[in-house]
Amino acid sequence: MAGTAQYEELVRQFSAFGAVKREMNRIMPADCPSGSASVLTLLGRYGDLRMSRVAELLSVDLSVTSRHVAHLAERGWIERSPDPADKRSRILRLTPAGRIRLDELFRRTTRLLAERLGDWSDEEVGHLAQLMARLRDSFGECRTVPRPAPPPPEQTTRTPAST
Amino acid sequence: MAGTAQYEELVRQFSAFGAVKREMNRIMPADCPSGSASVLTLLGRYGDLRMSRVAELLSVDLSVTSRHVAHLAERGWIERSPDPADKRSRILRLTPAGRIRLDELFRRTTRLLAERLGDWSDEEVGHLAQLMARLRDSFGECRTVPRPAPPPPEQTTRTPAST
DNA sequence: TATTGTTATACTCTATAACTATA
DNA sequence: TATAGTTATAGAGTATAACAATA
Repeated sequence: MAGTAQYEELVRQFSAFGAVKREMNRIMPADCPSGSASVLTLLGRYGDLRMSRVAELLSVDLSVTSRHVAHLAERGWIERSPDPADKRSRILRLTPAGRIRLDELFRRTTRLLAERLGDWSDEEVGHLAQLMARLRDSFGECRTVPRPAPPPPEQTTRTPAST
Repeated sequence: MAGTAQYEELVRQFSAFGAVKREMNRIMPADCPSGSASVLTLLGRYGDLRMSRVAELLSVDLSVTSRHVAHLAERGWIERSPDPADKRSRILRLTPAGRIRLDELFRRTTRLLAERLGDWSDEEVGHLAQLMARLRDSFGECRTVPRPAPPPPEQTTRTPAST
C-alpha cells in the first residue's frame, strides 16, 4: 500500500504519458489511425474475434468498436462474417491485405521504439511492460466485464475462432 | 537494447493504458476536465509559469495550452499577469480558489488510485512511476524542440510566398 | 524577421441513446 | 425481455494555420 505522495507522482506520470501516446499516433499512416490499428493488432494476436470481444479487450464501448471495424472493413483489411452459431454476431478476421498492413504498422512502431528506447535494457523494457499490464488488470477488474478471461499466451497467428 | 517481441508487447500495453486514462478522466468534475487539470497540477508543482513553458512541460501545442488556460482563468482558478520583462508573455499563477480546486482534484485521484492499487506495494508503485518518468524522458528529448522536419538550410529567397 | 499568445477550423477518439435483428 | 451490432449526436483533446502584438 503506497502513500499519497507516491500516488501524486504516479498521476503526474500518467498525464505525461500523453506525450508518448501522441508521438506514437503521429507515426501512424493517415488511413489507419491508432484506434483502427489497435483492432488490427488484436486480430493479429488473438485470431478471429467477435465484435463484443474486441470491445471488451479494448475496454471501449461496442459502438466505438463498430466504427473502427467499419473503417477497416471498408479498406479490405478485415472481413466480417456472420456467426453461424448466433446470427446477431459477426466474426472478424484479418484478410491477407490486413496482415500486410499490420506488419507494416508493426515495423513503424518497432522502429520508433528502437530509436527512443535504444539505451533501455531488455530487462527494463520487460519490467515496464509487466507493470503496465498489472496496472491495466488492477483497473480493469471492476470495469470491463466480470471475467477478464486471460487469453492463452500461445502462438496466435491462426487461432481458430472460439466456440 | 530490447528485441522486437518486447517492443510489440510494450506497444500493446501502451494501447491498453487508454482504459486507465479514461477511468481517471471519468472521475474528473465536469467543469475541470483532464486537460485543464494538468495545467493546474503543473502550476501547483512548479509555481508561476509562462504559457510557453506550460506547453513545453505538457508537450502540447501552445494553442492547446491557450484553450485550457482560458478555461481555468474564466473560472477564477488561475490568473494571467503580463510579464514585465516581455510584454508578449503572460505569467500564470494559481489563485487561492485554484489551489482549493487542485487539492480537491488531488483527493479524487488519490482515492481512485488507493482503491485500484490497494494491493500494490510501495515499491511497485514507485517503480512504475520511475519507469514511466524515464519513458517520458526518452521520448521527450527529441520532441520538445518544435522542429521535427528541419527546413531547407537556405533562406535567402522566400519560395512559398506565391500570393 | 522572429517570437508569444489567441482564435477558427478540422480531425480523432470516446460515450450515450435510439434503432434493428436476433435470442 | 435481453443481447449483438449499427448509426447519429455530442463532448473532449489535439494540431494547423491565420492573425495580433511585441521583441
